[in-house]
Amino acid sequence: MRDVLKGAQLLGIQCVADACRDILGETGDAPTDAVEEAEPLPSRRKQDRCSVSPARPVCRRSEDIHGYEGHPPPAAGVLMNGGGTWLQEATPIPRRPEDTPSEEEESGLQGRATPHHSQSQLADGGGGGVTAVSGRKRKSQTPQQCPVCQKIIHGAGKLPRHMRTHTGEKPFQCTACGVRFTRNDKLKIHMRKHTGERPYPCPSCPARFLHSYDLKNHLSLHSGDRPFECPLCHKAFAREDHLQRHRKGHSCLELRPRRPRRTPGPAPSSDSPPPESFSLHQQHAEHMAGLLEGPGLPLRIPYPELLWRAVAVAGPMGKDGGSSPHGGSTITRNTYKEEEEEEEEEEEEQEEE
DNA sequence: CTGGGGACGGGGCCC
DNA sequence: AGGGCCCCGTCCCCA
Ligand SMILES: [Zn+2]
Ligand SMILES: [Zn+2]
Ligand SMILES: [Zn+2]
Ligand SMILES: [Zn+2]
Repeated sequence: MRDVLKGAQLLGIQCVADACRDILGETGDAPTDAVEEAEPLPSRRKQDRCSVSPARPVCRRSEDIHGYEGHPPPAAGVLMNGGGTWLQEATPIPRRPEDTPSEEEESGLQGRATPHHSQSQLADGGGGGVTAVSGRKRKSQTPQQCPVCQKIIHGAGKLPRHMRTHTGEKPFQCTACGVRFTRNDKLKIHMRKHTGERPYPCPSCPARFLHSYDLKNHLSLHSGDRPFECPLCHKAFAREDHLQRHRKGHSCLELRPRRPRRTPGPAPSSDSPPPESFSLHQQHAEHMAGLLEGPGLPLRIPYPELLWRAVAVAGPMGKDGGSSPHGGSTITRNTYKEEEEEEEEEEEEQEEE
């Protein structure tokens, strides 16, 4: 165990070292002479992620961890296993042939869209949907289990990349500004800010973008699309994570305890609480009343060009260089879905976690 | 609040 | 097999 501790310190894997000290009954912060490179990254992310610090590596959701039910990770067992070469010890997860892969069924295969001619692929649902005729989606072969956090990592060469999330190592440095990255593809994206390269042109206007996601975002400007709709209150969002925030938080009208809301004057003659379905329909009607007044709301942005964020003009390292993985629209329009024909059944009981 | 920008990390495909 | 390259979901933070 001391050897493991020493190794963990050398590698700068704090959580393993902590676990070892835990087992050894030491509290000590023995001077870790190793890697000051892995200094506390000023990550703004919450620390409950699978990250360096905690003695017991914790992932944000239990399903992230394979067979990890709140016990401390079997650090000793795993690490001792290979007698020092545990990094290679990442055993391929034996796939039982009979099981339909239950745990982490990936939801969509992703088409490959090369920059410079990515219009068609990005035009709609992105990676989703298109089940190529070429056969079933190949399960990613050789899933491996991280010896530190027990997480299953799919993909042949992906474990080293994942391990860097524990060590904090950032091997890739920008030659122009010195910023370091944990992944080379992130460095490559970053370099576009220096070179001014904008590999993603809009097919219907001259705008060009740094990221495919910026283009996607821009395309939704053209279409005015808000694909993500709350099933309860029918508010529509341009970004999926905003919908999730809406659903988790208390901002969904339907989840609110039915605020008094200037109750309609003539109080019901007696104590007759409105039926359960009342609030939804009532509030929905309020939405519509409030938002539908006015002519036919054409939903098409007349001049999306005015909303470009892309600025073909902007030179290298222009202002924010912003780009983000969000489909989305910046236009303000009716955020409530038009009443489509179907009008989803309101009995769609959504189980909150 | 809400929308938007950015960071992070996983997965798929290909070489 | 390893890794480049890309797409994507999800989170945090800020205006
Ligand atoms: Zn891990
Ligand atoms: Zn740079
Ligand atoms: Zn355009
Ligand atoms: Zn809602």
